[in-house]
Amino acid sequence: MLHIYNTLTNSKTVFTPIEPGKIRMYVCGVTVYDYCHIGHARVMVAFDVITRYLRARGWDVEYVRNITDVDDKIIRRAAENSEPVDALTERMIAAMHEDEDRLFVKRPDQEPRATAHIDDILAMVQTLIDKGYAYAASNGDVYYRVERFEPYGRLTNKVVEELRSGARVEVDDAKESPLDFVLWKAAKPGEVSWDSPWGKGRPGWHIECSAMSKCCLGATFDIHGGGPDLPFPHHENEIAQSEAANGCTYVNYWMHAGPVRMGAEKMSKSLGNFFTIREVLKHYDAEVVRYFLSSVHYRSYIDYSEDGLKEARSALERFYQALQAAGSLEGVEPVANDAWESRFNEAMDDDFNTPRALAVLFDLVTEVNKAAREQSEQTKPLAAELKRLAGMIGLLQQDPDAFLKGDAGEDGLGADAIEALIEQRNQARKDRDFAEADRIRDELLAQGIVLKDSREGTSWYREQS
RNA sequence: GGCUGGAUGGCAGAGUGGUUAUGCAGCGGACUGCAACUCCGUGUACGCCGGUUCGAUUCCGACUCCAGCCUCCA
Repeated sequence: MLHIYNTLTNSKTVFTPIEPGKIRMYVCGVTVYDYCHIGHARVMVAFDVITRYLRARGWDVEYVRNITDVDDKIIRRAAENSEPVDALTERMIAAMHEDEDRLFVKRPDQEPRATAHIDDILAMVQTLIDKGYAYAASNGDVYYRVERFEPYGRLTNKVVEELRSGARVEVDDAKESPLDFVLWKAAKPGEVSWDSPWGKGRPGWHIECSAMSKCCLGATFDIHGGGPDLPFPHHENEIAQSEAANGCTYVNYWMHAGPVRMGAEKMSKSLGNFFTIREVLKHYDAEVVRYFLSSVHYRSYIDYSEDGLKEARSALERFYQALQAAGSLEGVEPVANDAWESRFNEAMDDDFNTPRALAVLFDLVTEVNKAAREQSEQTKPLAAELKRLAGMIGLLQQDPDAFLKGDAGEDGLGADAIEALIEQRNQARKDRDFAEADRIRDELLAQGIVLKDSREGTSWYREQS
């Protein structure tokens, strides 16, 4: 039975869908003013793992992840670059898709953009005004009246009185209360804007998610996910908007990924201590990054480190070496109803415990290797099962040779040159000139190429540089 | 200060009221011309102090330390 940790209750509970067999899930996506960093990658990978697994278990998942394509940072960045806002956002969206594709992250079913849902947003703001939960201020902004929404703070256990006393002094005194947040922001001259009953402006950040999730999934849906910095205020505000406007429960299960840390601090844009996905992918195979992010439970923090990535590489080498040794799995029927499958599912059903699931795969790979050593005919079925289970969380789907041999890089040795040297070495071995054979092997090793002699011949793989 | 979560062997990281994952690294052995891969074997781990218990790393309480959020941030 599937259990999910719900931020709303701070506890792991049995998952019960609204509609049997169906899961409607909305995840907060990226504000597209810059390249995605490893923190973004974590959320993308985590929810990709989750949707892949749920679908593999037979759930019909409708996965929506939004794109915030208008906000202060975007407007500022576009101005700095002297380019139109939409040119910047289109560029960054394309880059994001490229990053995702490389990380084996499948696209969500829907990727709604804020600028394409202005009408939905305006309608919801109007409803909130009509119901007394929002007001148009003298400066042209529209604000949400936080203290009007009685359950405010329920998601993150905030007490409104304490928030008020701790609130920073607002420069902007157009608000009735410093806690109020903006639903519709009046445009300054020259800024991108849309017409509204309250004048030209653009949506506030929180309202887009309320409007778009309702549009894509309905007023109440099963799972809402996001990064570690979103529960407050973003998700708290979404609840306030949606429940006030729709008069019903917004979301049943709230899921939040943990932070990626650099040293002892969170990796974040504002601290400037981040690596973009594309920077990291220059040095590490994309699946290595994906594995690294999956090797820790999605709710825990994960420390970004070179050592961590290297270890991920070593772990994947073990898997792929076993698959490589097993040979082609085309048309091979995986072993069925095995203990590994049930242990794997049990781990994943327990709030998507990927480290535990990976441990099962390691037990299985040992079995594959044992079978291969004994030349058992179970080798291929076991290897096929390994690949099948790993595939449920989006791992081990590459060709083993492609993964192990990797790219030559800028000045690395090409495959042809390597094969030629191996040929020379094998001739030397045949002549029992082991000094020459070892010299060639050392020469290749200096280039990061490791050789493996076996009954079938010599294979090779490229070490992570 | 408030709200969440955490502290596990050299490192990473699960989990459990008693038999103590998994990976990486290390060590011993097998295999190999030698290696690599692989297999077998190997480790005085559970922050600190109390309590409950026949028994606690696991449950309860205090303490110390760490992180996230409380402001835009995944």
